[in-house]
Amino acid sequence: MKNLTLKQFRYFEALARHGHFGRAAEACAISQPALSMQIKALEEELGAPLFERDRRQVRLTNFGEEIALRARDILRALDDLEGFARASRGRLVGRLRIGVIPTVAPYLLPSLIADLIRLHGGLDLHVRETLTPKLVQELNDGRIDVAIVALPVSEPSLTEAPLFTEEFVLVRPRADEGQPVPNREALREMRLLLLEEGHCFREQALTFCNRPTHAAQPRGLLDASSLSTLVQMVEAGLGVTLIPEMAVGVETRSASVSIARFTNPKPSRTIGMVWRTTSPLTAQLLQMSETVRRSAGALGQAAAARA
Amino acid sequence: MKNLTLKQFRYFEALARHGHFGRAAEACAISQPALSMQIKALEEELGAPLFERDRRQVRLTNFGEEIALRARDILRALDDLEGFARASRGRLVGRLRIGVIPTVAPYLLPSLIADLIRLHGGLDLHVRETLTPKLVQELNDGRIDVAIVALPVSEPSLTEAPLFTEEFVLVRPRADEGQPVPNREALREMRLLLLEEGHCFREQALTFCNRPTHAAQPRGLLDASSLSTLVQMVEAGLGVTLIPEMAVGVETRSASVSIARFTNPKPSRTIGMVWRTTSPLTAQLLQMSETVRRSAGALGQAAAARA
DNA sequence: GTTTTTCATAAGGACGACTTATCGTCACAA
DNA sequence: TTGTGACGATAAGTCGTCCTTATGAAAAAC
Repeated sequence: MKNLTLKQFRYFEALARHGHFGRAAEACAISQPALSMQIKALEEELGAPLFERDRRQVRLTNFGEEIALRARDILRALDDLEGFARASRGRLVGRLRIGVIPTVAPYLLPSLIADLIRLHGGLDLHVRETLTPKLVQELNDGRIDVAIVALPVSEPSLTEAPLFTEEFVLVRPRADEGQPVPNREALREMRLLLLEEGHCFREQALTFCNRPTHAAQPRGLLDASSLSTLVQMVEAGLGVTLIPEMAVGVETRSASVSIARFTNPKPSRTIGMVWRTTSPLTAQLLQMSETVRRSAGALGQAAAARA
Repeated sequence: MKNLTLKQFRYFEALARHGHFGRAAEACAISQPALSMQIKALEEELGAPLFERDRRQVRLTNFGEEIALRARDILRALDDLEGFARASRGRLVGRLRIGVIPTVAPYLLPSLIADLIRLHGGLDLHVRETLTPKLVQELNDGRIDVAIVALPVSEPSLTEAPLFTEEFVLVRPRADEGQPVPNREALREMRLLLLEEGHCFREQALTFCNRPTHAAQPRGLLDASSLSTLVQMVEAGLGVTLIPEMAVGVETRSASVSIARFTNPKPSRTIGMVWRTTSPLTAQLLQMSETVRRSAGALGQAAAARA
């Protein structure tokens, strides 16, 4: 009973509809004997005649009628499946689980999500915000499909696609407005407020200052858990901090702080998408990276215009 | 896209469940390469990867998950279909369209229907009552599955199975009770009330009397459309009539008429089932004829006991 | 009686699916 | 670093399945 085939169902359906072996065979684009044999095989598999053959006509038996109903259901489900497959060719479909680091998420996600929904209607988007190492782990475990992090990640199993590079800007109290912009050495002497450990942005900031990234920080109690908190701490006069360009608009809009850009050398980070090299979404993710690159470019230009 | 096979769905489902080519292949009782090839073929047909292959695991893609849902639906429908086929092996199932002549229907149908329902629960029984020629036509057209008529029908395309033979009895006014039973010749001189033309029972009665069956009947206006009417006409003193043994119980219960049985020669008819020789229900109909034969036998004995 | 129609059967050939054997790659361990 | 094992992909060959054309059988139509 395990040798029923969809082909048999298709032939059967055709014969049921036409009531004539020759015409049904023609409709199936096969020869009449081929159809006869498949029908016979189907009847043997099912253990009962599906048709009553007569010189004058070929009629479904009761049994055949019931089987026809069920067979048509199956063929319809098959058509649906094929249609679904056709419709999802090369498109992002269903669930997309995306991970984003905290220093990117609040600034990139709104436009990113809007773009994705616009381009891939019906996409079931799951967003997860956490630190890079966790995202890498989750990528490797297949718990998320793609992550947006600072490059490089340098995981052999992952493919990286750079999206954009952005500078870090100095955030200092409004009172410092107009003061000369410190260079790296001067910055090292200032009270630099940082994110908690684990944030890649923390390490990048420290690296820019040429400070040991893993050395104990005496004022660890002041480490913030978000850029927003950092800016508020600056506003409160606790020190200065760095934030990425992308965050300037959101985080300094309503804060009385002063923004200054470094010159020579300029601190910066490259944000990129990463995914498992083996991911079948590779093509779509590459396309998606293009989209993000464009919309991030627009974002950057807007930020630059603001500055 | 027209080469999707149920086999591929079964393999696919197994791989989705096991997440491991080797074990899935084992579950399908095939070799691992065979499974690999079918999965590959399926992915090519659908135009998108179903699995993400990794050294560590084999995971469904989003696309694969959706396809898995639909494939499982199809496999489930297939199982149902197979189960239905298995369950209906050799049994009467679904609709059974049965035609019965009017001089049999009222007396046989109650017990026949009860028997059929008892033996083939869920049978969708359609009963049609009309004259023999129409029943034969409907049989040949496939509009009914079986008919119960007086034999012989002598249609080459139909198979006949006798059920029982029953005598005709004379029905005359109560006043005639105890009078000698007329023989055929005497009967010919009496006012014999008959059914309308077309009823085989009419022809059989006339044949018994040796009257021309197709000759114009001067008192055609008196022809009745049912045995019940005939008996009432006898009761009204319009003449005498013949009715089949089977009808005696029902038709004379509440009528003040007298019943007499002929002797030597006894008029009689043979009731039988007929169906298309090509009908796939042949086996079941034969079995059914056995059942009817038995229950009609009981009926006949009861009638004989009453007489 | 002959022809036509229609479905079943027969014989042969092409294609597809399965098998075993082997490869390539990564992970893990010495 | 270098085996070693696990795992999936690939290769080659065989066998079975399904299709084709040709033919048969039986009834209907002419």
